[in-house]
Amino acid sequence: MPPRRDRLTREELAGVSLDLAPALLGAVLVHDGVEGRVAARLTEVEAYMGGDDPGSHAFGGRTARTTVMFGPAGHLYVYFTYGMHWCANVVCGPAGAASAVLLRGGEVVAGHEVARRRRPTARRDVELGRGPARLATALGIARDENGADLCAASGRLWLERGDPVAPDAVRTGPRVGVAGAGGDATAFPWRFWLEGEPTVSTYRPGTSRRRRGAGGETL
DNA sequence: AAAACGATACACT
DNA sequence: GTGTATCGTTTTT
Repeated sequence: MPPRRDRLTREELAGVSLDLAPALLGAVLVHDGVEGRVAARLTEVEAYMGGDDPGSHAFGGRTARTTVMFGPAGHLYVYFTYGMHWCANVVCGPAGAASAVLLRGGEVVAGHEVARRRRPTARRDVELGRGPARLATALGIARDENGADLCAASGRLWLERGDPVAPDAVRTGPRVGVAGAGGDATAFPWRFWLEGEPTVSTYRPGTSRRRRGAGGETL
């Protein structure tokens, strides 16, 4: 019987800032759903540094959507994007800071069958949680989990301390897909991943989708 | 209109 | 096998 893993505490998460965002690497997010339990070891995360970060949803102040980000640490901020995907963040830092860490990739370490049912297009296990929306889907995270408290004594979502990661296995780079204001939102190396992990999403430069109807229109 | 993305189709190696 | 481009879909501002 493996030793019971303890959970990351709200105090710890409140202390997570830029320097400590990689502290979430190696941690294991667990979801107990009606379909069963799925657990994923985080291999890739990305920091969003509050209302002054032009790449953050919190930029420009609190809205209905970003209310959870402005609350205390240890809650899940779940957002919907591109008309079909849900992505999950862990709110970090002191209450009101509106900082959060986007969970971009993880290795499913328990509940493969359930995860595979939710992600039928995954051809191999590594595809179950490679990418933020894929990871959320594999874990059964969607609208209902927005605001979920990861540090509550009883809850169906929590964050377990993983095995320590070797410091020199942590890599950093620019954030993915963040257009930001003036493009400088990608200037900061606020993406963190574990070198050599196949569940780390492949880097894609920000929004290169061709603009439609920018100028003349029709045609 | 753009968006913190994923699936697919196609080209190429 | 890899890389690149296109499109789906709807919330949010």
